[in-house]
Amino acid sequence: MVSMKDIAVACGVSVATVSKALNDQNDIGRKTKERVRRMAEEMGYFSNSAAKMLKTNRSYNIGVLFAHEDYSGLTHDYYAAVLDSLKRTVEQQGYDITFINSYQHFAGTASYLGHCRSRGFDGIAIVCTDFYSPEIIELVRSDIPTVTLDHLFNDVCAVMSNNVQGMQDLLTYVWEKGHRRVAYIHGADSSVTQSRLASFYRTAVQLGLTIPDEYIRMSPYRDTKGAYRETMYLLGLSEPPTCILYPDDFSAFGGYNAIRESGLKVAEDVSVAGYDGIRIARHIEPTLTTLRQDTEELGHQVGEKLISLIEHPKTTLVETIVVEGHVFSGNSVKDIRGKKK
Amino acid sequence: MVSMKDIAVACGVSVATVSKALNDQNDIGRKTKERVRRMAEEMGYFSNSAAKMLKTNRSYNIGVLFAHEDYSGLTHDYYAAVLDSLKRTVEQQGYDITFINSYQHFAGTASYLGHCRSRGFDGIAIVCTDFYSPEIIELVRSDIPTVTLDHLFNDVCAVMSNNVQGMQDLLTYVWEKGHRRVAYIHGADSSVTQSRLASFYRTAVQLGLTIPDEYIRMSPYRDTKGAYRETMYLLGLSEPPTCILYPDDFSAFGGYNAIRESGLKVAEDVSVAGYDGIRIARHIEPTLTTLRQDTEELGHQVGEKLISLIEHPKTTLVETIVVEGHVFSGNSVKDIRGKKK
DNA sequence: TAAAGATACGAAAACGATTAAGACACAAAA
DNA sequence: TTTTGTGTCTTAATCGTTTTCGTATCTTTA
Repeated sequence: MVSMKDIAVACGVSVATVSKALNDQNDIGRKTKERVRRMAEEMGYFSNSAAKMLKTNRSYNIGVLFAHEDYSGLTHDYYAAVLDSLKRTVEQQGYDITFINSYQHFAGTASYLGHCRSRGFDGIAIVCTDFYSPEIIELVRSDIPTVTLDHLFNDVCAVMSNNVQGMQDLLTYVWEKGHRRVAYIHGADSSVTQSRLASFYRTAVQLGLTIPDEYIRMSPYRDTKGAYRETMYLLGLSEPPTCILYPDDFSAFGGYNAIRESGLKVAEDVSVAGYDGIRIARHIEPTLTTLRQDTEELGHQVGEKLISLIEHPKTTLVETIVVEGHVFSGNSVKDIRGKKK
Repeated sequence: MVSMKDIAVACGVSVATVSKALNDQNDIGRKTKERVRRMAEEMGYFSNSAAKMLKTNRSYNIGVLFAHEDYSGLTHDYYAAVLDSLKRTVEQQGYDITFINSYQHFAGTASYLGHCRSRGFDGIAIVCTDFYSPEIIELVRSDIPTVTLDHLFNDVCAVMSNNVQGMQDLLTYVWEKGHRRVAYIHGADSSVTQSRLASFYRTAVQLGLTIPDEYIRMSPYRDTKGAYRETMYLLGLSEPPTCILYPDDFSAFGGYNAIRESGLKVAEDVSVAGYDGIRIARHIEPTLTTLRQDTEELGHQVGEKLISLIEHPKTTLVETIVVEGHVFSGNSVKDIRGKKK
């Protein structure tokens, strides 16, 4: 590997001069700078990030926590899309992305924080994990700039998809289509679930909807079988709903199956709405009406905020950035106005 | 940050002793080792990977190229699943994963190779990219241990999903179900496409199937609209196929749409088979018959091979590891034996 | 013309680890 | 007793940068 020393020798200058020339410091002459740079190019020089990091305490590397097994990691459409956007955002500004884990064999103790300290991440993004584990708490309480996605900690920057507004928009949407008997299969308990559920109830009240208790069901996120079962339950009620909301798009397809198996037709007989707006949802008939979360913007905001936190720690305020989603109007919710019984 | 020096002072020994104690070298006394370790733990010491890397020329970091925009990066089910498996595999052995890009602002020239040199990756995995770009060629021609997925370079280790066997199994499967008029919508040109197409033809010959030219169509991967169009074309033929194979599961759903829109029923009237075995395919009715690629094994093999290449460069042979997939038998291919005209 | 200010470059000390080689004490063997 | 060996620890060089401070040369200005 060719180092600055080699370039220095080749150019007949000192290492200091090479360093300054390559970093475009202004106490180096124009001609010298050019000479050094040309030589560096010619000799195939690449800066040694480890050495640079050792000296400057800056790694230009961002740790991403993306780990919880239940969430099936990278294969989760929503999180993967956010990560993809985050990746593009930070890379364009010269940062790399490294996954955080706690296997690290050369950290003293194996822990997320240990891993981060060891690698010297400039900042960390907590995208998908169990936010209640002690390891995570330890991590966010550290002095490393941190941004979380869809979860709120005190004094930690967060980017949140607006679940309150989202659920309100979605419920209002189906209400406007004439639906008055709306069921909601919500996901397993989490802050996201809480927000949506609370918003569902509040919006229902505002719209003058009465929601029987048996219309509120639970099924884990992305569990088509569970959603299938709950849908069957709902369809078996003496007064079944005309529209069912699901925790996510995956689950909504479980609903499709249950409805069809009951000899009914999606939309025609029972309307369905999902949540997330994953790609496939737009490509399956009937196309799914769903609240599409803006993964592009979410990832971008996480990246921007994090870099701002890293580069301007004093002037960047600790805040929660809320990103709006919007209803994607598919064919799975039937307009039943006028046909009301 | 507490360093070895701090521990050395606190323990009244030299830095060298601390280093050796923590690295479990055998020229340090048992008692000293314990004392040093306890102190390290107590003081919250974490090794500085940059310093270690500078000295040892080992980063315990693996670069992953996962970049091509057309392939939509991380949101591609197949590649994301492979990456997830790769990630778990290498992390358990103490390696980290960092994405390779070419934005790097502190490399001399911005290039993939420059980025890798700069970061000092111990090895690189090329998972998803345009294998024909000069930048990639430059990368695989370097001396950095490399493993590619689903693409073959000379003298470079590769892990390949067995597309030849896969297509053979799939075609044989539908043949055994009685299908004799089988169309194949293949993906855009690539080595993977080539393999499958060649295998399709060869298998057809072996089975004594005659495939009319108009049964072979092209539609880009993961393009439901394109698949929809080609399906419409096929259904409009004077003698339409009884079964259609698609480039991937996503496309297959485009086929579902076309079939239904033509007033026909999937499976009942026209059989459909996908390729990949993405999660959602098992959860939509009729469940998709598809060649399920073993993403878990693929990622695992990439990781194992890469680490072997890194840790035993002499004894690891340059080879191509082939991973088998298997037909997932869904409900989208109807058994029409006996009903043959 | 001499003092003061710019400009361009270099010397050397860090950053935090690893590691070869040496030193010292003590036990075992000659 | 001397030699050899063994176990434990230290010294010091080194990895490739950055950065502070110093110095030499050249311009300006009074």
